[in-house]
Amino acid sequence: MSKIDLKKMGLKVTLPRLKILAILEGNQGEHFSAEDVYKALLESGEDVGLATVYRVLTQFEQADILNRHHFGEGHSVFELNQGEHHDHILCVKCGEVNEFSDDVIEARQEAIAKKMGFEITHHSLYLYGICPECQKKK
Amino acid sequence: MSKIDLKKMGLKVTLPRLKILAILEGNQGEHFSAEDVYKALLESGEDVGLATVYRVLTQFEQADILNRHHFGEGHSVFELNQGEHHDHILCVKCGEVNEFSDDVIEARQEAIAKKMGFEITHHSLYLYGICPECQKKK
DNA sequence: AATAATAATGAGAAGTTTTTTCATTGCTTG
DNA sequence: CAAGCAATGAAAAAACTTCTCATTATTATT
Repeated sequence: MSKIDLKKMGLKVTLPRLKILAILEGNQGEHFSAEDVYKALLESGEDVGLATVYRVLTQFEQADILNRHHFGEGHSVFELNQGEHHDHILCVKCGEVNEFSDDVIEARQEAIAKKMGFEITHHSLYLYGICPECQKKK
Repeated sequence: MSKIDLKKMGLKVTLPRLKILAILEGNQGEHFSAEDVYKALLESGEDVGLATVYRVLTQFEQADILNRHHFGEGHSVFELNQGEHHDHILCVKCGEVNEFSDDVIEARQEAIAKKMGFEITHHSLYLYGICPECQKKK
């Protein structure tokens, strides 16, 4: 199934790509930096170069297999594209990432774009705050 | 007036800081990268180091004089904090940046955070799309 | 105004993240 | 299974930002 995706996108089915896909599919819902993926590969004994990881992640993003996020830590993170869109809420203390989606906000964004004459291609919404756990610890 | 701000924040009133403030105040509504500010300084004949620009921009951000944004171009951009909050809508073709604000979205964000038990500290919302001008050119 | 204390600066080195280059290797299609 | 071409790894380089440290400027106090 993964194989089919890659071929359709004009990407050859190579070991590095399959290994990277496996890591992401085995940790759905988590967010990986390129470095994270690289380390995970090393830990499972795979010999893949960091440059390849960057290349493949970018290709997967373009192929709509992954979504790229900028959480503001100075590097990109990626997650499997699971079909339905969602936004993120992050804890500034512990770094925990939660997902949410809200139809009212989505609709409102469309309305705003329309009013301003824009054709929306995508958007990014991040809420930053202190999670319940970290509030207790205070 | 600018002088007062700086002193209040425990920042000495230095030439580099005043020059940087002047550039930002002279171009309200525009978004500057550190490099942009640096170039603007050079063009007006000021001899300020790039390291100082980065330092000062960060200090101004902490002093709430500036807001920092990550538009996804790989570097931070800054704008004067003009009091009332707004979000941004960007053209992916020409890079134009427009502002908007929407009370419904703001309220919804608060509601979502509350429901998830988060105390919100800040948020970032960027809409990306094709602006009216670029749609015509297509 | 001069001074002492301290913060700020500029230049360059260094740190991070990401991209590029290029010789080699590996897929894939016929 | 061979030819053609894409993909890879390693290292260099690029892009952005921070740090170090000797020097200079600002400030509060004489």
